[in-house]
Amino acid sequence: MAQEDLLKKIIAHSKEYGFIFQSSEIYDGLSAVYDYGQYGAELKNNIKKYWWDSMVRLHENIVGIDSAIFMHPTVWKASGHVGAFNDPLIDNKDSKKRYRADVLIEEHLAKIEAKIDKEIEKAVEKFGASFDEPQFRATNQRVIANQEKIDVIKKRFVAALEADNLVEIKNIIEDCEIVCPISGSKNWTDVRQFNLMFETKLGSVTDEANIIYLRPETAQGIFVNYLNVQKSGRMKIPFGIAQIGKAFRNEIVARQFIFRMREFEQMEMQFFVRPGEELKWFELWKATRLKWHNGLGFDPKKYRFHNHDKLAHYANAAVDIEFEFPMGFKELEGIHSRTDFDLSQHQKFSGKKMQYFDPELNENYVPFVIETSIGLDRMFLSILSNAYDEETIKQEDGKTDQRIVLRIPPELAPVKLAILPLMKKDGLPEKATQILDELKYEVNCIYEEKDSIGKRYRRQDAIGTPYCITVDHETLENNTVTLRNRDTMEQERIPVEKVKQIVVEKTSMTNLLKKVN
RNA sequence: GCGGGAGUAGCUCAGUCGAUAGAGCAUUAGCCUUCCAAGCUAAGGGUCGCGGGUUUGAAUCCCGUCUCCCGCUCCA
Repeated sequence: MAQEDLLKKIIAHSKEYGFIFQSSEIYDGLSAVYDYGQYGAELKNNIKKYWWDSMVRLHENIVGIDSAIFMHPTVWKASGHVGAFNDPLIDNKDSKKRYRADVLIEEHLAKIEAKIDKEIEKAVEKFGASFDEPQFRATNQRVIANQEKIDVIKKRFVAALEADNLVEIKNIIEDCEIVCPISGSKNWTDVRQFNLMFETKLGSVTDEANIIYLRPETAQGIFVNYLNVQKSGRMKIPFGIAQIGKAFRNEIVARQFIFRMREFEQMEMQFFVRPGEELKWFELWKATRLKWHNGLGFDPKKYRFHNHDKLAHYANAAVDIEFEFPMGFKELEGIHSRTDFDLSQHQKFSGKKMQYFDPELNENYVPFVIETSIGLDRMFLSILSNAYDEETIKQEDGKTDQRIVLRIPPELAPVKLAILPLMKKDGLPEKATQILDELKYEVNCIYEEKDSIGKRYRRQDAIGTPYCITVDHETLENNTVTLRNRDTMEQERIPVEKVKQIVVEKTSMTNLLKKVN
């Protein structure tokens, strides 16, 4: 199957069978926002449980928190999000290229600067050892003229940035006659502000001073609670804090289904370690996280590491775990060695000591941090694209037949068991309901009596239900049912009393957790 | 934001030259058969994305607009 088609099919299938709906669909939808339906919500919860239990339950030194989405605005100044991600953007209408308006102006300034440098270079050659640069800068007419230009532009530019005056920024670009490097034209759009973070107002009275942000990452909720957790939990380094929660990014465009959404969910763990030991832990978490993915039993070739050559200013090592989505290998999880950047920043901005006293070393330090951060929605999509299968079946009479089956790992499947009376009469529905009433306390069950048995099996395949039991006349005689396996379509006859044991055993999260521990 | 494509029933789509809106599947009810979808009968379901214009008359022609898809752009 062509890969583009696969994504389309997954989107259609997700909608048809109640996994994912577009947000506000009856109002024409809301771009890049999606809702999880009845089976989607179940699957998502199971993924969360797999992650949470493997992190928090299986590691004595990792605890989980649930911090608020709203945080003090200074958090985002400290983290660098306020300064670094408010970019004024401008498009050239001819080349269709987009630029950061501030970068265009800075490059223009650099060009003038280069002219001055050239003058100085020439002068150095001319005057040799007796060259006096400050004096030359103060007297040379061309240098003075260019320096004046720079000063004037800089002054306007700084004032415009401070006042958030986008019109003035465009005026500067026009006045400087800055051209697009590709088209060479000055045919610019207006300057628009790109804000990564969603803003909202705290309090019922609208007031500029009360702007707060919807968090663009959950990590900061962990960092601001680092001291609370460390002290109240008497945590000793190395230790980790895990969290699952929503984050919000106002992307310019956000497409490819749930791969990039404006509102999304992250599963993050920040692991605090001794300075100098971070790279050892980085390697350990790389291996641990890949093992977690492979625990699901999908083709290992679908996962790969991608090393970051260009590191963010706060990181000294970074790697992505990429998954082969229908649209190619894309980031699924990031593992970053974040140094002591975040805690140090918060120490600086809050004035609170973020240091840890290490009794073994008998010294204080700001811990270094290894972060593992995985997109829950991306994880969901990776499971769907791994699981979606169109299978051609050869029937006994030689005809071929197609079935669509979601081969979701049984431990994560939204519904574990379907209970089906073979016929809607002769007391079979009553018997089936009886069984349902017992088993619904153990696993998520579905009861269905409509349509032929084959049709019902196929419907369960389509939502990935690993097991179906069918109640027939023999059940009434000897209390046995047929147990039908989703993947093999094979059936076996078993006593009703054994159903619980078999299904619980095959679908329990414990299976996965034991594999990855 | 730019370029291209699309929007008719829950889904997939047809709808001729402008004249009462169609099919298959799905849904609901009933009947029959009963262990791997597509048996029979009946029923329900449409502001033809939205708004305007031309016309006696618009799903169809014109203009605008919204949403989705693909590509570009952006992406810690």
